[in-house]
Amino acid sequence: MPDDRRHGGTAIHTAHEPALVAVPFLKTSGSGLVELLSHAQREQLVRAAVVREFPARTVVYRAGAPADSVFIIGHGVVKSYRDLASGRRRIAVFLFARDLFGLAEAGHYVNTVQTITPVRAYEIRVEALTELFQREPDIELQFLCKVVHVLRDAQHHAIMVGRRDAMGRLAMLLRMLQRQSPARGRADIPLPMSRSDMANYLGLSLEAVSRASRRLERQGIVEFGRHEARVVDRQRFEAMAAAA
Amino acid sequence: MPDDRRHGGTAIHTAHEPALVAVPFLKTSGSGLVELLSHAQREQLVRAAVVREFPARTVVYRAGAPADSVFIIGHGVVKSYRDLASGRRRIAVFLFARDLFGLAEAGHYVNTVQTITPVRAYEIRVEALTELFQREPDIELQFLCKVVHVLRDAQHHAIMVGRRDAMGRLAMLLRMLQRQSPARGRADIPLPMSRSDMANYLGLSLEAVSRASRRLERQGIVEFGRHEARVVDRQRFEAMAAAA
DNA sequence: CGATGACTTGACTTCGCTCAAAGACAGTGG
DNA sequence: CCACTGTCTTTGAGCGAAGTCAAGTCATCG
Repeated sequence: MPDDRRHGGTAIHTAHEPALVAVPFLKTSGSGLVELLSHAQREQLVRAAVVREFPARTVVYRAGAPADSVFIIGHGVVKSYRDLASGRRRIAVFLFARDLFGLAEAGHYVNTVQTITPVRAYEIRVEALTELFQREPDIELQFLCKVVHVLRDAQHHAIMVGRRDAMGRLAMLLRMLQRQSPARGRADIPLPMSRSDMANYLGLSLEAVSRASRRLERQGIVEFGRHEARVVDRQRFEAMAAAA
Repeated sequence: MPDDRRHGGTAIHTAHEPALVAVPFLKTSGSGLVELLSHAQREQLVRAAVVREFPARTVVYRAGAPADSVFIIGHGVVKSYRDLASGRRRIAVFLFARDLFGLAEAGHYVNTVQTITPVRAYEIRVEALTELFQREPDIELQFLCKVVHVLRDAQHHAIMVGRRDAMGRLAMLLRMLQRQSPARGRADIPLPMSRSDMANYLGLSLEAVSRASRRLERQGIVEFGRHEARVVDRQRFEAMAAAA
């Protein structure tokens, strides 16, 4: 149970950090992701938050536990998953810096959340958050915007999992990882999670993921290292991901 | 393009109607779905809304169209879907009375929405809604609550589509339809949509849905009519749906 | 350097998809 | 009132892709 409260040393981070990104609801000048919170809004959130640092592979909370807080990721990667009756594990979503998690159902978390890399997160108690929403409808609107964004991602996930071809599903995952990667546009894609995590996210077996990677490689579309991938033929890569 | 603005005659409806349901995220006394809006809040929404009536099979809006409004369903059933490059259609969600749709991305709708039955819907322009949110953070909170609920449903959908067995997926759909059906708990489940819609929702072929129905029937678990299903052996039905 | 865990590869099975055709149903017009 | 027609649904045969089981390889860390 790590419980490092930080202060002082994190002042530099907090200036930029309890941030949220999404493609907003309304028409925007830029086409893509947008920083949702103003400096002042981040300040207000910081005041309501506790900064926590988790080592890799730490369970932040388990499905079914009482849900007291929501979290915003400062940096790092986590997975949110459910273990099913069959013994299978389905990863609902991978979460990165400026993502939100901990949305509950009737006072209990629905998924288990576990870190993949070391993570810094801002924990905000729900009472504090709802009270803040009362005072600041603008902040509430940004959260709404973020949740709508996450909803679209979840629908996208359902489409991905619905595909029948393993290579296409894998390509869609890679594209998604590329989009949120810090250095967007570069051909290099970091793969912080294991093949097994990828399989659980894609609804494939571990072996199918492995075979699909090798096939993408043999066809000269993507090269794989253990913890990164590199798009070689962008044309065919996009075609593969889009074929749905 | 139906555009019946109603008034007077709909006074009886509007007293109960622009409603929203969800499982809220805070702890609740009752375990299940909750009516989110107070009478006063519904009144405020009505004032911002236009009542529209659509015949069955009407397209409400198409994916990619400029998103000016969100809609709350008064009664009826709609499907929200995307047509993929491959020619396949993936239904993201079926929506019923007291559901919300029209959440956009960067000013454009992401899915096409089409009625299955005749539908009465409350159309609210986004500017009016955001302005209302400014004045009434409580209403905004209820919308947030609803969207979080829809997000959970989408994650559930991804789990369902990820299953490999057609019978199990079908059972999960039936259970979902049963839960939101007006007469909950009854063994009878209305199936307003076609088999083809069910297939598009489940990520199966039409034929697979048909075969799965017949198998559930032969095993004495569910009986099917064209537009309703009836759970015969609830024990095994739940087992089938839960096996994931 | 040996051990543990992560990843790859191969052989076989299973389940859903495709193509094809026939059967049931509802609305239409004679 | 009933035959007709288009749509929706069921059923069958063959195929392909992913799952499972089982080894085998590679890397990392003590």
